[in-house]
Amino acid sequence: MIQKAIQEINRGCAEIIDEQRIEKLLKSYYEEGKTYTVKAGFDPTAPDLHLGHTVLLQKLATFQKYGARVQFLIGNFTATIGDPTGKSATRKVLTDEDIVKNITSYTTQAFKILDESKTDIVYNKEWLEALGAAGMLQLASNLTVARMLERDDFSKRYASNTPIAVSEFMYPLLQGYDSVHLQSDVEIGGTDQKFNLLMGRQLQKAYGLKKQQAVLMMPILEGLDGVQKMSKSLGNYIGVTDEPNDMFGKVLSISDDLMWRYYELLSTKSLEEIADMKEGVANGTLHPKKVKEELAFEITERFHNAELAQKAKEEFDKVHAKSQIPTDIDEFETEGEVWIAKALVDCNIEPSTSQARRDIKQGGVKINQEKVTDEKMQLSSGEYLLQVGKRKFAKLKVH
RNA sequence: GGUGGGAUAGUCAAGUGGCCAACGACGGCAGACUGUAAAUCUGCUCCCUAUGGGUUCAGAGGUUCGACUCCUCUUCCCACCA
Repeated sequence: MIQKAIQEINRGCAEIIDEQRIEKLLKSYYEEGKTYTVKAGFDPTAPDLHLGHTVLLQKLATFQKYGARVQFLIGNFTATIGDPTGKSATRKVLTDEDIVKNITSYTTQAFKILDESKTDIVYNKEWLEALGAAGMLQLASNLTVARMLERDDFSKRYASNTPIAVSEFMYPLLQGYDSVHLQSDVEIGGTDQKFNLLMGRQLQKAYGLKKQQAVLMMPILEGLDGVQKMSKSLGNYIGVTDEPNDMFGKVLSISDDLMWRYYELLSTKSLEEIADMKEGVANGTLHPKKVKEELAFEITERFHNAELAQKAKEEFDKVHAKSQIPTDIDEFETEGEVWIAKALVDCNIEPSTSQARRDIKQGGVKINQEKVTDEKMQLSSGEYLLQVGKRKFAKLKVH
């Protein structure tokens, strides 16, 4: 049992520091029923979760399955500083109201994965504010500048003359102090968090805790392009709140190679099952599309439900495999004769009449399934099915 | 506080008086192809009922027949020195 737990916990991990500690925690859980704590920090500035975030959440859920209580830490204090990994972006100061709103949306999304009854939501403002200037100085004395500069981000930025705010130096310290206050047994985070996570260990020792937290790092999930990390700003993400059809389609759009990566990090299928599928694809008995569809289904089901996932699958087949028309199409109405380009803009399927003309010239626009060739075409009264490319549809009623 | 450098389309980045709606790259869109919204190839990529017109190169003025390019001021960013 412990072996299986360790295997599942190890799955997809980039690095584990002090794995023995984790083994001991598991052992005392199975033998004495003792629970332990796993901490993970979240930034209240970004309430829109995407699958990249859920990698971490799923690992937390795995821990919960094996006896952990999750310390879901909201970094409402640290958010005001800005994590150094967040590059140079200056942070907007969030009002308390914003934060509350963000957190609510954050947690409702997170609880699709986490077991709420085994989760404690904690706010670091609570103890960090109480720390005061004296406490802050004491905290800072635990670290030398040379040590701080060892951190990859800092050394790179320092070498390339990119500015580093002194307050940014405080970030790892504060995050580490969170682990002291919470007496965390394990902390998990992304690989980019390594320095901060290790700081927790160092500080726990400095503040006299008997045991230091084990650290578990998850890799950064690649986005749909398979190269860059999944992020909203790069637009290569699958959002947790994406519509079922989008979600399903986006998963299917990833490359066959990337699919295995997603399986490892996002699927709840067992490692054996995945290995079997991999073999099936390799020796040609299993079609890769089939495997990808299964993944798409699993993910869509997780954030919506089985019924909607099934619908999304059918819809996808209909629209893409058989290039038929989707079921739900936005409908618009207008008075009098309209110019085709204008109509496309009005129906929100083209951004400007200039773009519309270009697409018509290239044969990318269809009305009632027929290619439009005349860019000056006028639509007189009647009902039309407008289409741009393969994916954008609209119904227009002209009176 | 001193000195120097910089700000160009979604992003990066060329352009140093007319040839500029502005090279190129990435991204995005469309077409072909495909099991796919992948890969690859091709075209397009400020706006406007358009072989033409309008508005752009941080902002405001100025020089000039003509400015992204020169001058002045303003704002913001960066580096070096203190």
